[in-house]
Amino acid sequence: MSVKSVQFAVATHIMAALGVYPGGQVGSATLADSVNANPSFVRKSLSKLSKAGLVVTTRGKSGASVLARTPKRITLLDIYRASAAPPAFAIHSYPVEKRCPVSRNLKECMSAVLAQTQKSFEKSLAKITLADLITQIRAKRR
Amino acid sequence: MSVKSVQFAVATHIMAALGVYPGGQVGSATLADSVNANPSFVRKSLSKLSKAGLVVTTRGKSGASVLARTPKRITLLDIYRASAAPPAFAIHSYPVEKRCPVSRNLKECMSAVLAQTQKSFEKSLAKITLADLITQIRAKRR
DNA sequence: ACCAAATGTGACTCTTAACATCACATATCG
DNA sequence: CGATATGTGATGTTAAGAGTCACATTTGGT
Repeated sequence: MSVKSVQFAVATHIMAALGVYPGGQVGSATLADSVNANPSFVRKSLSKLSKAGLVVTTRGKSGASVLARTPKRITLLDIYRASAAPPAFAIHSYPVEKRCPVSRNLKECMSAVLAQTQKSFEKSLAKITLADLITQIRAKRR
Repeated sequence: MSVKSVQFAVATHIMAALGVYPGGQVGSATLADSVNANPSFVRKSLSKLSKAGLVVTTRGKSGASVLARTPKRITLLDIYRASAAPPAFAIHSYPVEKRCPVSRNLKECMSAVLAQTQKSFEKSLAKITLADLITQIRAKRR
C-alpha cells in the first residue's frame, strides 16, 4: 500500500522552477537540467501539467512553458492530482473466503477507511500553495 | 513515487479476524484461509504484529494468536506502523544541479511537506480503532 | 516554402521491490 | 520424543515505474 512514484516530486520541482525563474519562459531542456533527469521524462511530466491546465506550453521553435496562473492560486494538491501519481493506498486482491464473515466484509470496510485517509492527506496538500514553496526556496537561497 | 504494498491491508485483516473470532485463539492456518493467502506470508505478517506487541502468539504444538489488548485500545495507526509498510511518499533521488537554487533547495522543502502530509494521514488512522472496524464487519454480517 | 528547434508521445528495455513459495530451524504440548 | 505449530532465511516470479530512443508534430525565422 504505498506508492513510491517520483511523479509528484518531479512535477513539483518543475512548477517551482517555473515560478522561481524570472520571466517564467523556460524550455524543457533547462527544466531537465534543474531536475537532473532525462529530457523526455521531464517533457512527459510537463505534458501532464499542461493538460491539467497548470502550465501553458507553446510548441514549435522557441517553445517554452509558463505557469498558467499566479503561484498563490496553485496548491500542491493541484500538482499532485495533475501528476497522476498512483493512489497512495491499496487493498490486497486475494479472493474472498466466502465462509468467513471477516473475509467477506473487510475489503469494503477497508476501502472506506482508505478513502477517508486519502481525503485527509489531500486536504493537507491543499493547504500548501506553490507560492509558499517558492518563498521557502528563496529564503534559503544558498 | 509509488509501490503498492499490501502489508497494511493484510495486517488489518488478521487483526480483525482475531477480534471477531470468538475466544480469539486462532492458528495461522485458519488466518491464512480467511485472508486467502500463503500461510508463510501470513505468518510473516503475524510475526511483525507480535513483535509490535499487538498480538500474543504461542509457539509449538497448539500454537495460536490472541489480541494483546482489547480492540478498543488498538488503532489502525498501531497496525499500520506494525505492518512496516513502506512510507507512503517518496522524493526523487536525482543528483542536485548545483547551479540551480531550485534544485539545491527543493528536496529539503519537499521532505518537510511530505512529513507533514504523512503526519496528517497518520492522525486520521489514529482515530479509527479496531473495535470500530469489528463493529462495522459485524453490522454487515451477510 | 523550407529549415531549425522545440514539444508530444508511443514503443521498448531496464531495474527494483513486493509477492509468493519453499525448506528448514525452533519451540512446545501431550 | 514425536507431532504440530510458529519463525525466518533464501530464492524465484512478476508487475510497475523509470529511463531511453525514435520520430511525429508544431511553429518561428529566414
